[in-house]
Amino acid sequence: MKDTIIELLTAARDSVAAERDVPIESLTAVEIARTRDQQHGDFASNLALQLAKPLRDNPRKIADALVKALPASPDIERVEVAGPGFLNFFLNASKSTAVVGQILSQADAYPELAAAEKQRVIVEYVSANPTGPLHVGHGRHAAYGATLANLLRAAGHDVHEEYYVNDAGRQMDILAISTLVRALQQAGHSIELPVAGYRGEYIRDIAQDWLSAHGEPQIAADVLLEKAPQDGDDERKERYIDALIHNAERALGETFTALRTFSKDAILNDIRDDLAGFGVVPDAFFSEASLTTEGALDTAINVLKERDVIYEKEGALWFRATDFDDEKDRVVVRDNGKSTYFASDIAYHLNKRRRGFDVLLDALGSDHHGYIARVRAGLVAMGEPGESLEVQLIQFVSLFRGGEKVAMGTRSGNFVTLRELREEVGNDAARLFYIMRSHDQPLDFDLDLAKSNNKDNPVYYIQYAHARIAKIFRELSDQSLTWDEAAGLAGLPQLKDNFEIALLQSLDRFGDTILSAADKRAPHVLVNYLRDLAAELHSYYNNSSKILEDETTVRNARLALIAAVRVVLRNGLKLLGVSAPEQM
RNA sequence: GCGCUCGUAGCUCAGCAGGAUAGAGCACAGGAUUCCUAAUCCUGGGGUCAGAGGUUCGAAUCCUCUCGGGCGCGCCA
Repeated sequence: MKDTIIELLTAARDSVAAERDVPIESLTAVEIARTRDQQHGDFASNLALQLAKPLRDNPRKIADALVKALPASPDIERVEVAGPGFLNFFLNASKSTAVVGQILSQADAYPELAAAEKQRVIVEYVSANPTGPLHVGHGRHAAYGATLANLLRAAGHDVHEEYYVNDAGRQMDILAISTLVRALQQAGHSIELPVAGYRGEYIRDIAQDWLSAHGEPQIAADVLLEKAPQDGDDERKERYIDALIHNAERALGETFTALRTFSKDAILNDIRDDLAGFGVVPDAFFSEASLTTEGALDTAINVLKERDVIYEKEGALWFRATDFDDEKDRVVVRDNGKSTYFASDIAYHLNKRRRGFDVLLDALGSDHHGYIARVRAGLVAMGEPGESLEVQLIQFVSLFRGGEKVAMGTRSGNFVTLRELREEVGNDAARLFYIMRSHDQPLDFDLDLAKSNNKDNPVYYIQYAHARIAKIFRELSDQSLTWDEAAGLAGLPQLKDNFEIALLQSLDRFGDTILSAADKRAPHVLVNYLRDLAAELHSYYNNSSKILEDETTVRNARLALIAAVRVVLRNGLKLLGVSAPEQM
């Protein structure tokens, strides 16, 4: 419909311009948008305002001329000039109600959208280090990433969801040492957990499981502590734990490796399980360690070498990032021969490109913004387009209970886990609350509100609209009435109530809303849409005459309308990962 | 210090590929149910869109500066 109006308007524009001897090439393209206000019709154009300058005339007069020059169309009931010179298009009733038929026939598959340009997109999200359970901050990443992937898929793209597992490097050693010390403690040895170790209770559980499965690790406390400096703050605690790792590796050999894997797997399984319980199931968990074993890391470094953007300094290998818009050069291989996290990062992103993805979409914590420039620099240096990397930064989450901010600190292990949150407020509320605000805005998560069963809670508000419609259909059969869908569709143009017109227009915006939300990477846009649609449904229900009207033509048409609303609510909620209950 | 990001109603936030009178929820005040769930609806007050310039027919939206918050600036991951 949009295209039709643009065609008509372009014709009108050209004829008005020709009359006044103004070259058509100098004019901007015709734009048209859906209106926000029902009084402004279905579509509006600002064409007359834009033509004011080139035509050197008052926009209202130009608007009148455009209307006169506009070719007639059976789809358009009338065109009005309004405000400073807007052209408002009012569609024929049969045209504006056609969407209901489409919704009902496509049902669960509605809307079947085709992307203007179909892309292969890899969405990387959560990617929390496997050193502890997910906390409430990760929950926002999970909800955001999964919903965004749904939206992109609905918008017609090929989407792959991936969780990057940081299972390489020193933190895995620290994890293994933490488990080892806890296991020794539980076996009766007197040894303190290093200050820099992981202090959460979950480590004790993993240690217990290790003891049951493999027995006590054969290392004496004095061997473990050999030559270790005193534990303490800052630098000292790092040197202390490094000494322990060194000793454990030497004394235990493969057992230490096994401890590392055992601990990591335990945590990763827990994370996977937690996410699945939250309805978040990435297509793959990509191991950082596999970059080394599968050769991707060497590949990336070789590509950088071939392209001559690597140099050696003070025993380390540096990437000349400053040549690619980064603020400083970056080390890729340290003087101890180990590669850096940054090296893994660019190797991983190169790997994504080599797997054929057009768009590398990363959802990262806002504290990672410094990484964007350097990873992009790496991609460009390796001959990949810098625009292929797109990073969405997600702001932090604060929990509020009873109006008070819930204190959280990762250091102490004193954080609220995602699992606890889900158990407290339920998956539906958690999913919706996480994404109902723009992801680039810090989120205050109100636990009391999320648990409440009233209109203050947007989850219930939207779900109730869906349940309310389901109830009307149950009522229909209770009254031994039937719904003639075909007759209802045919009768739709007879619905003239403002609430009905508003619902029809909102239904028609669903597809565009999905496209726009996907395009802007902004799931909250869909939440707002569903909330508005629910509000219109509730308004209709309370202010209009009964839907189950005695007169059959009107009743059939109204039922067709709300049946379509139900489909859109259900499909919309599904994209958000929220259930659509039949009854509440 | 440099960089990124944010600043909209008492509170929490939408709106920001420029458009018509800046919206919603909460809170506050008042009202609606013999009738499809009152988990709902209706009415009302409330704004220097942080501030100042600029671009434009038109700026909360784009540009510059100032002020104020958050975050980042390791051969850590």
